[in-house]
Amino acid sequence: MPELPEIETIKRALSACMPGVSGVKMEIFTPKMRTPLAPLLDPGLLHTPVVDVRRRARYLIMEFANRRALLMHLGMSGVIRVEAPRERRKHEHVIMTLSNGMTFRFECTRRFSILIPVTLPAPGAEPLELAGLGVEPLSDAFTPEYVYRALRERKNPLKVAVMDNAIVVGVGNIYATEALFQAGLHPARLAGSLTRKEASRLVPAIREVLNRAIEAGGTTFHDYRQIDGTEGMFEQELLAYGRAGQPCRHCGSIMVSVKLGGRTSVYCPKCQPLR
DNA sequence: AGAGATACCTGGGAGC
DNA sequence: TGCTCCCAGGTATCTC
Repeated sequence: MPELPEIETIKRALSACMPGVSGVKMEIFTPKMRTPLAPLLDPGLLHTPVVDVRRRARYLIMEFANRRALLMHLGMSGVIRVEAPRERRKHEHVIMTLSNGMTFRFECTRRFSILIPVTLPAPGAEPLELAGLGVEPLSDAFTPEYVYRALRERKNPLKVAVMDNAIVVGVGNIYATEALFQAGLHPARLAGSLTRKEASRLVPAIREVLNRAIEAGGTTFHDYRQIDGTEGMFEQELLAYGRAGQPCRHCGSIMVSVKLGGRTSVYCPKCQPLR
């Protein structure tokens, strides 16, 4: 699944090949993913060169010279490819033919992706659709003091708050589970009960888990559709996620599974006391 | 208003 | 073997 490190990798690849190129033909093959795809047929997206590709949270923004932009979220199975024209694959929903003869192809098996045209308030600006997103976890703004203040009034479970995009973006179920284990914090405890001292354990834990995932090659969890056969290395480093019923790698206690906010959480009852 | 639940979707795995 | 059922994931939207 594309996590924040993968999105960053895709952004860099698109930044290298898309600026200066324009679309000359847009084809859609599916009525909708998370949103209807018909708006992509807007002629304003064609015959205008791409000027920039950037990332915010897990969203990609591909900006055209006319202030229009493609706002993209890969959901959990989205794949972007820029390739020479070829036969369409089963789950390719959008294909944009480019002025340089290549094709921009958007594939998504589970159709959890978002792909919508937007108009930017100004060149280089963030789409209004993304207003309200929290801080980037790898930025300087993500500090223990920020987390402490953001969670202070929260009455939901700590793990649910950590996964809340209004607080910090890009921390999904896998990373939240791992970071809480690393910080020795119980996922179900009240978010508002987090102390400054605990926040100063949580913030570096989130950063470290994300950075380790990037170092491991950006692939966090093996996909059921291995294309090139290489498996991400990060899965081997998982200490909590997916390990319910197995012994804790720190103390040997049996790891426990609990459902929080509709998502499975795994924790060690000894290393992550509820307190 | 804030928090919890649910819908969206497909393929893989478990169980029969 | 083949069927059904459940689960995973992030986000928008609904309900309480």
